[in-house]
Amino acid sequence: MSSTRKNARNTRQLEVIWNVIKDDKSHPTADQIYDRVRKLIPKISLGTVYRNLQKLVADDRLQVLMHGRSQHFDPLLERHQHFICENCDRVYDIFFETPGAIDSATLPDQVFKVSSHQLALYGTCKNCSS
Amino acid sequence: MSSTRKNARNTRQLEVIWNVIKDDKSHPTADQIYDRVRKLIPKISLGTVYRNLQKLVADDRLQVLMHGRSQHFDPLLERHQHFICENCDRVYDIFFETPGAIDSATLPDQVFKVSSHQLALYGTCKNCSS
DNA sequence: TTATTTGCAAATTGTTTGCAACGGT
DNA sequence: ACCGTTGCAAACAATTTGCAAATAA
Repeated sequence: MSSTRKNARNTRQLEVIWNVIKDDKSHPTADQIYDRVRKLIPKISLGTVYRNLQKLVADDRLQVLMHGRSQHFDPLLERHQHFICENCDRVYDIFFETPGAIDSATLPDQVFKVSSHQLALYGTCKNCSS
Repeated sequence: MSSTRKNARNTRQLEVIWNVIKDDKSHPTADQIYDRVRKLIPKISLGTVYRNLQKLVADDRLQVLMHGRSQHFDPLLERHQHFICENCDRVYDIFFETPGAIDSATLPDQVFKVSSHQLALYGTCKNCSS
């Protein structure tokens, strides 16, 4: 499934999709990416966009963030958090140091093995507070 | 919309749905609640279950937690966090004190007003690690 | 009585999949 | 030439909605 995997091909579709998100900080949805890519490859299908996004995620070139019922894609791989505006649904990157304590499981019980965590902040963004 | 609102009615459907989740700690989905309620009211429709769950959420009697593409309902209202098993998708309540610092916005920029936050831990649960 | 709620079915939204044609390597 | 990838359309899953009949107050 990964493009680093044997027999993966470099298609124009994959390349254009990557170029369209690789520096994007707005956390677009598949649909928004589809709209942008269609300007460059008008006949591309939404299915192809989804398949290539999955591929980029499998290759660890993108992260996925669920918000509401849709997935948002994020090319920023370093550990970071998100602030989500409850008014406009925009997602912002937050470099907020989450306490190491979360990892070192001061958990109620040692029954769980924690492998990752995610902190999301909700509120109103600058754009919406004016 | 709220049942505390003027003209709200106490229907058998609402009462049964509430009884079925009010002490439940398993974070069921609407479908799972539907299955349980159907044993008591066989002719209830899924739409009615959804509408009553919305009502309970609007009335602050339930919290919603998104996981994957579905909403999970949680009658526990006190601030708490969740541990989600990546193997079986079960959701557990975690009483983990999140640092107050998260609220008092030591944020990169004062452009945001944070009104809430949510921390989710991912890993493997006891049931799945054996 | 009468406005809210229900059951049912159809509509919506976001995403995935089957398949024949296409195109990298 | 081989087999991964595409476009298209249909399938899906979770949730919402329109509407006439039912029912709580």
